[in-house]
Amino acid sequence: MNLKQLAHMLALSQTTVSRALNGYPEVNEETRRRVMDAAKRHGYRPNPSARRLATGKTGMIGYVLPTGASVDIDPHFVEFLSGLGDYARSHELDLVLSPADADDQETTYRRIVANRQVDAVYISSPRPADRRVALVNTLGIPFIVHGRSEGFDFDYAFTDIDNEGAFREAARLLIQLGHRRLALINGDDRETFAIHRERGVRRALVASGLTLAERHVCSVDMTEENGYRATRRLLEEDDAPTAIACSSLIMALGVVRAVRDLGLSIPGDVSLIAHDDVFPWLRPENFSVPLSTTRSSIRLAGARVAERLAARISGLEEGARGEVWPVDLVVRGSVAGAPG
Amino acid sequence: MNLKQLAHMLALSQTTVSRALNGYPEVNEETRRRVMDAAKRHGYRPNPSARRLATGKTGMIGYVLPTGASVDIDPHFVEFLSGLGDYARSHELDLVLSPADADDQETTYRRIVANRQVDAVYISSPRPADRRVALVNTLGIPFIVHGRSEGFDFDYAFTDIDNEGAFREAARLLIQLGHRRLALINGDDRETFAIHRERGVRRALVASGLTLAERHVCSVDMTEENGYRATRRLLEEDDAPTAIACSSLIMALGVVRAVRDLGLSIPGDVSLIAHDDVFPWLRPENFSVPLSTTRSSIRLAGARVAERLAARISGLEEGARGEVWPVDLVVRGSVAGAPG
DNA sequence: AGAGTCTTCCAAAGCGCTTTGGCCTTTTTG
DNA sequence: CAAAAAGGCCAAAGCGCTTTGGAAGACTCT
Repeated sequence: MNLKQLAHMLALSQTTVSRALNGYPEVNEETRRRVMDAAKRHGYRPNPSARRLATGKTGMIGYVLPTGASVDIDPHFVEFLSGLGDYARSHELDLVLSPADADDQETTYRRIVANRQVDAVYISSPRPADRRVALVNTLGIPFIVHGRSEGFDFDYAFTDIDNEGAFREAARLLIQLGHRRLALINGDDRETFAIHRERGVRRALVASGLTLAERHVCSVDMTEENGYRATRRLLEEDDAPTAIACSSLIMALGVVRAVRDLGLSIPGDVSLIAHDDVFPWLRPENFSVPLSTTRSSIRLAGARVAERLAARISGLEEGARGEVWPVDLVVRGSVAGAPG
Repeated sequence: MNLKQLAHMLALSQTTVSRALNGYPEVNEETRRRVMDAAKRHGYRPNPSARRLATGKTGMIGYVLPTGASVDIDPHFVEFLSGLGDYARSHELDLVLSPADADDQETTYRRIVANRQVDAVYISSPRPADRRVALVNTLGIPFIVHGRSEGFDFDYAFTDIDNEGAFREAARLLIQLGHRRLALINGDDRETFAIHRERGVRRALVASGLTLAERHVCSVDMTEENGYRATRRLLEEDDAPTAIACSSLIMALGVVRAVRDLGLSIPGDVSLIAHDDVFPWLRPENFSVPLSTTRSSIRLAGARVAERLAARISGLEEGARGEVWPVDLVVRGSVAGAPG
């Protein structure tokens, strides 16, 4: 059932039927009702390919997925996706993932924009002066950055969490508990979120006349194994830190294992606070010693990004508004006063 | 730059240019070269929307993503996606995720097929007599099932691993080590993979004149917490099992924690084998006691599914061929002879 | 009553591609 | 050497929708 048939069946022109269906004003309400009714009854659904060709609108949002044999997709992605999908569903939006060589995403961005394959895109895990952000900005497609980039001569729309504030508060708590030597086990420090977290810890220390020793900050891919290795290295040196801030729950698993392997205990010998993106399958309260966390649901962020993308597509949202969400500090058993 | 312009510039008809570009035989090789050359030089890329409207081909594969506030996307998904994306990239295929109400995916399948939004779809985590499989089969769109469904009067194409064999071998090893009371901490037993795994354990036991007690098999969502709970329940009863097979590494984290909480040890008091889908961020050799596993890379499966979908789209693969991959049994420190 | 203004609808022109059916040439064949 | 076949190209008709530019009729003003 296509428009032509429907129009013929109603003894109307395609124009009128199209307009009636799309809510244009220049059609009699009575006629519109008839059309709507017939459309529903016959299960008419406009062919998206045709509509696309005519309007350029696709009803899809895009994400360029970096791939490659040695490229691992972050497990956070799936949670973000849950939120995004949940919102997108209610608005009949689909998400298209365009796989790209991790080292050459630009080609793919250009392709999806040139081909008008999607109405908007989002960018995640941005770095300072991220080229993707600059690119989509000049390409002129609506976009939202999940996280923040920095160092541009233009503004852009983003949704981020207050990573700096979160880690500042976490560090401050540890300092208040008497800790003087803090360590940070961070994610890839080329990414903005990691930079912000480090800054948060640094500022809290500086505010108390302390410093974050270079050798006490690790920047690694967020795997269990890396959490373990970093912790061993930290705790085996002289002047080992008495408290650790850690950028992910997965790494925290490794931290806990390392502490135990060294015959030490949490929080007796070392206090631990980790960032929790809220996974359904791994919860901080279920660690052998319940984990204190800075908590922010990445799923909610996904939903919010979808919401903003939808708003931009439909023209409801404009401008370069960035929003920064506060992060909860949840104190559980893994922190205590500094030993000794 | 569109076809018309390119044709005009070459003083050829659109027909000829189109045919030259698409490798049709009825065009002079010399002409074809000229066309190809000009196309490359001017960066001509056919508009996919237009091609789509004309041919019905989209260059996209689809996946219906169950969503909802209480629906969690499996973290395995992201690894599968890595493999799928990696293959798709090299073949200029995009993946479209269509979010659907988890309880009504049918509508979405019908929509994407009716609208010809994708050339093929894949289905994951199938259950016996899965309605999605029956549906896409009747809808007539090319598809591959990742995993297996059962109980249809038709055959279909799938790629699965030998879950039964894997768990049979795992159980057999444990039995050989003298274990008599095995337990299985399984995933959702409405899904085929879980059914197969349980069957594997059962068969191994039966082959040795033993049985799998009903109270020794748990079927739960694969979270750390559920692994913990199941293990506590199992080990706190009289006649507690001395060996556990576990369907996921994430649950195994909970198993390990529970064993430790009870003051027991692996493998001294209880042996453990888990299934490993091969995550980059959590590896069995890094458990406090290195974990024995049944191992099969879900990422490879993703790449294979993409490959088969591509083959089906281009007509290279036909028929209902199912393939079942063998699973490695990797023995590490978490298994030992039965205590006592 | 005639001019101007709405209201409501329509025919037709795109959007950019593929594909059908045919028309010239040139080559092969009996 | 005429007839048939093959090679190489083109004009035009879709694919199914949106949107432009009217046009016919009903209404309002002065």
